[in-house]
Amino acid sequence: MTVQDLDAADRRILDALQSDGKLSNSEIAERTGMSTSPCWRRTRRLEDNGFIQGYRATIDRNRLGLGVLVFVLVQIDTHSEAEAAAFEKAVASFPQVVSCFSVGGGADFLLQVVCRNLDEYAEFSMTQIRRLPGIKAMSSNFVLKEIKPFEGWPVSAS
Amino acid sequence: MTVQDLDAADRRILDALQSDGKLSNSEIAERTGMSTSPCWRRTRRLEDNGFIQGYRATIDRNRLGLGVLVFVLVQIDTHSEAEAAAFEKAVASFPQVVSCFSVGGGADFLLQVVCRNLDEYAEFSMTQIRRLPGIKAMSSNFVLKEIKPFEGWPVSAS
DNA sequence: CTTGAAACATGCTCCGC
DNA sequence: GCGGAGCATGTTTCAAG
Repeated sequence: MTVQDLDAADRRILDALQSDGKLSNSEIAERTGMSTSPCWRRTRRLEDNGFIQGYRATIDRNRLGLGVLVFVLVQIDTHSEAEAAAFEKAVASFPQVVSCFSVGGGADFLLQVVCRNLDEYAEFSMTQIRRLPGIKAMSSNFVLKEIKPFEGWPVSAS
Repeated sequence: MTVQDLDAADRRILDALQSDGKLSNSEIAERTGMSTSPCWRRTRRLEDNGFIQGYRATIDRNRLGLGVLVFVLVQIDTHSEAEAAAFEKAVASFPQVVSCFSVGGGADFLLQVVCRNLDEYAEFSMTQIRRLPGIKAMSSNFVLKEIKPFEGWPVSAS
């Protein structure tokens, strides 16, 4: 089952659950204009086929005391496979690194890092990230304002 | 109620719901080693006090046909408040832009953009983003590999 | 804080259309 | 494929120890 098999009703279900994962089947059915049985079957099919990977609570970062959010661009020296793999493994093990992507273009890796405050970030980036082997350059982009926080993928757009 | 009011039990609840938002109260109670009543009260308190902002289904981007994920760093010319506000408003209205942050450091804004393919991204970035008023520089970092996808904030760490 | 129970809503299956 | 009826399970609230 691929994206071509999704019809408008499937997309409405995905959209609804992406905005509120606690919707009951009857609520989804009502919102998407179908009755409960087909709605339930479709939702289950979307789950079984991996379109819906799971459900998560969204937690307020600032309430948790994680006031500092930084996007760190990292360039590594050598592009040897072993070194890249070591970097990836090390980086993924830090709880402060909440996401990490290998990127092409200006940099090699993009890390999303959270800390309680600037002191903690300075300490972490200098003693943990910076000291990983093969790091050539590092630039920290501190988040000043969340213009549009992530709330899901565009399901029905364009 | 602030972060200081969270004890270990609260953190375990947040951690559990962050990894699986569909856990039933009895399952959370079992996982966190308490009985159902206090567990239910604590969960409700975390929701009421905004620690838990909501629940969302996690959807597989690639299954949706959104194969291209790009982090775009944007520098704007003038830092006039009006121009920045116009940029923010315009950018937030694009469905392809799934998140946007104002950052300090190397760039001014960091955008997370998804498209079906490279052609669509080229078209979008050139005709929509690039043409916004006041853009000085733009660098596209294409995601090659997801090393560590975002799965929530560190709740109990450090 | 815990147990237990009652009322209610929901998830899920089955069957007929 | 759709929709409805029915049962089993889970949630939510409350009272008592």
